[in-house]
Amino acid sequence: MPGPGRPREFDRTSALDAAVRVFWRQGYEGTSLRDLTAAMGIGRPSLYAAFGGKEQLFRAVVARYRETEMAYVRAALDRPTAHEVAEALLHGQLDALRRPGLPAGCLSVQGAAAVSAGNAGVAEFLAAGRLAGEAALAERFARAVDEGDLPPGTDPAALARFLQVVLEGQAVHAAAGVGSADLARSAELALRAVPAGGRRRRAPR
Amino acid sequence: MPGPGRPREFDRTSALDAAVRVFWRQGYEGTSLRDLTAAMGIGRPSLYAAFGGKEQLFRAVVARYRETEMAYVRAALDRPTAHEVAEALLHGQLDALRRPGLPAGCLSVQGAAAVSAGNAGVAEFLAAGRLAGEAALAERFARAVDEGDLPPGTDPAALARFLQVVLEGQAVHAAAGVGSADLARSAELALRAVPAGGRRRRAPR
DNA sequence: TTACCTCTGTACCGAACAGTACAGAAGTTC
DNA sequence: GAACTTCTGTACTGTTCGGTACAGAGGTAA
Repeated sequence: MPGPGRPREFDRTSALDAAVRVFWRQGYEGTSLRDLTAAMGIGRPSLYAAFGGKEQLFRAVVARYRETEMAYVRAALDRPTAHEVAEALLHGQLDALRRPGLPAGCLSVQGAAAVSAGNAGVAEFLAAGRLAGEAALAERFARAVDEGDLPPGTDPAALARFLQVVLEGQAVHAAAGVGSADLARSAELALRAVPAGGRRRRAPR
Repeated sequence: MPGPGRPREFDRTSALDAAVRVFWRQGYEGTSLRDLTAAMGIGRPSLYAAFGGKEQLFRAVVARYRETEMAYVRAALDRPTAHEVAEALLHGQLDALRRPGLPAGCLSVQGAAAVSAGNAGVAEFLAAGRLAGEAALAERFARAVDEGDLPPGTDPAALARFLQVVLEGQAVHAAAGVGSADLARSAELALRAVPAGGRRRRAPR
């Protein structure tokens, strides 16, 4: 139901999805407003009216990316055991990387890896998001220790950090052009660091 | 021994080292010629005369970075066992990340993670370098299998990829501000994936 | 129809970008 | 000394950057 005034001629979400792909492929600083308006099919003033500017658009893009491309993360945390959580994360990422027609790698990792001084805030924003994901994972693993699902003595924070490091490394590797099949074999090695099934394995020391 | 003509007023290697730090912190596209000339203490024409331009300077910077900041890699490959190779790589990286006054993370990982279309070649150049490192590591692990140092049936390529993924992930994590002490605990978990000491462990499946 | 409101396209802003022409300075060789 | 060669600083090139002023188009509400 449009209010008064001329109605917007584009769909905000479709335009946002187009911006996701551009920022994903080219990073924050590698993307110009010309790239964005061309991909989104809108004029520059429309972009400013709808999203506020380049940086605000980027933040909206990251939020959208997390909702769509990283939906597997939320689902993974709900798995019943720590090992299944880790498995769902690693496999979910591999599935996400396998999708055709999308840029390689991960927007959150490569979107603002290193930036000029003026855009340091953007890099910090992405880094904080990744560390928040790690913290959520650590909390989940701490619960697993409480539940006896992970062996007592397990350091949940260290395990979460290890897993997050692997996920980030896989993203870097995927961006370099390595395919999901090859990444799956290294993911399998990583998965062994997470004790499986009740108390049948020894605790990591 | 200077030849004819006015002698250069700056030291090429010192200027290169200054450029390393700038590119390391801000990435390829995040670094402007103004940033470079200011840090290097030279004028723009001097930069062009000595290095050829921004991209050529960046390639020289990466070569210099590999020689200095990544010297531990070459040394690690000479260790007698696969486990020691992996340990030397992980610890060498941690030591490198611990050095004060230098930018966080790794130039090779974050220097051109995502770039505009016009600079795609720079990103490919860095990615190829990382994959070459992984290939060298795979070769080293294949030798370890031959020597009986790694259990028969071990996939050296997969193990090398895993380790490289972890190293890249640690670099991303370090760039986010995570300290070496915290990274060391995840490195320890990664190290367990590399069988140690003769045939005392089972082969990874 | 009239009044009002919001979006769209053009055209522009100052600033920064990578790269270079050119004149003069500072050395060497003869 | 003169001739030659190379480097340095200033000033400039055209282009692109993110962001915006403004006029007109396209709607709603009375």
